[in-house]
Amino acid sequence: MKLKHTHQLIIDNVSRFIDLTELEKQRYISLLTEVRVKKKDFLMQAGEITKYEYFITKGCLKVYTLDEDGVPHISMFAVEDYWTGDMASFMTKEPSRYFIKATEDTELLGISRANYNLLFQEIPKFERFYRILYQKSLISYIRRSNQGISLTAEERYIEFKSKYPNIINRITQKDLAAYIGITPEFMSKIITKVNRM
Amino acid sequence: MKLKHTHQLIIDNVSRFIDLTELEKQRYISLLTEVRVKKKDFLMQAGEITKYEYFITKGCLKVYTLDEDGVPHISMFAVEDYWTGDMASFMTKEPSRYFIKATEDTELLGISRANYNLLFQEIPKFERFYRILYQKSLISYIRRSNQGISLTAEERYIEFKSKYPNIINRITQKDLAAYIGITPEFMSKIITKVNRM
DNA sequence: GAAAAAAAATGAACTAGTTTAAGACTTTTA
DNA sequence: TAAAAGTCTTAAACTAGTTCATTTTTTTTC
Repeated sequence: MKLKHTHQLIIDNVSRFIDLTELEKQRYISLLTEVRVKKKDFLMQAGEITKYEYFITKGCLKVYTLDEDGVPHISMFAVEDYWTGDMASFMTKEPSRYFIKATEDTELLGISRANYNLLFQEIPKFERFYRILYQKSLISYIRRSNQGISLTAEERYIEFKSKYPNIINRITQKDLAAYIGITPEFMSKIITKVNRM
Repeated sequence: MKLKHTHQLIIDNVSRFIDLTELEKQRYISLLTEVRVKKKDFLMQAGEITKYEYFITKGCLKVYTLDEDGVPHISMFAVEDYWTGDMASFMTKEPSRYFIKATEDTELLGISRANYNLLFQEIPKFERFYRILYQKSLISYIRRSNQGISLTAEERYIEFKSKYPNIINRITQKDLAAYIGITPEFMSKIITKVNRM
């Protein structure tokens, strides 16, 4: 049976790690909720208790916190085929410290906490899917937190540019600075310098 | 049936997330290998392909990389009741970029790649265990990589001190500097300053 | 328990990245 | 399509953290 485009995308993503029967696919899809967020609108804000984890089918979002001085620190940009949300709040039911804001009109599929738990009961294979998904995310976070400490800002910029060429031209320089962990002014200097080389 | 002390520790750890029958416990234990590492010896070195993931029953290790200039960057200190290894190399079979060195005489339980995979086949509940374990690790890594960027070295030191009071007096100031991401000289200055306050 | 090796402290000169401020360029909105 | 708002650039003065060199203290080793 032919699936809707957005559903096909999420099934393809899941199928990278586990095999689902047609029935399981249908059941899985029935547990998802479609969400749309317009550019500049929030998918969620700090203080809220996260009710959903999301898969992005179209668009781009930035996930960030504000420090005591109100300075934003972006922890990730999420585009098509990425998973996003605040797992800490989703798991613990504590208020989130994150904002998630669309930088383009964005479409997502969300799974609620109740359905996430139901999923594991009904289709235990999903424990495996999430085990592998989290394992892979962990590997890339460990790598990133290591680089955050051992590389200079210029090196982190060059790294980001070569690793995410598809993301870099969809975001502002200011947001990139908030991700790299420097001021927009210094980001501007670095880009001028690197382009001159 | 009464278990050996070290086996009891790992079973207690696993039992925080899943319930095992006596038979499953016995089977799990049979898949583990006991390992001892003397202070200053390596559990593994960069260039090797990781064959095991480890659970620590006694002692302390540091997990680190060397950058191009040969400067060490410690990504974690692992003590009793922690899991350690290089998951990236364990998963991908690519050579590791990490060294793991004992800072005290250390005892561990290792699981080989073959047994790790066997475990999921024989006792699928372990998918759930690792799903939750990785999910929790991910939450704390995300938090750490965020702090690495938004806090000053002094704030990171104060944070570490209050979060890991049990670890801080088991490691050298030099190793702490390599973890915080600063030079030993600057670490020394910070400690003098913070103690004066 | 003395000698050697490693870790910690201190200080002066340096560099990567910040702050503040002002002007030029781009995008959004009415 | 003009005005407003936001983004980017440039530059000068500043600060957090580094580098290098030396001395003191602690730990390891035989």
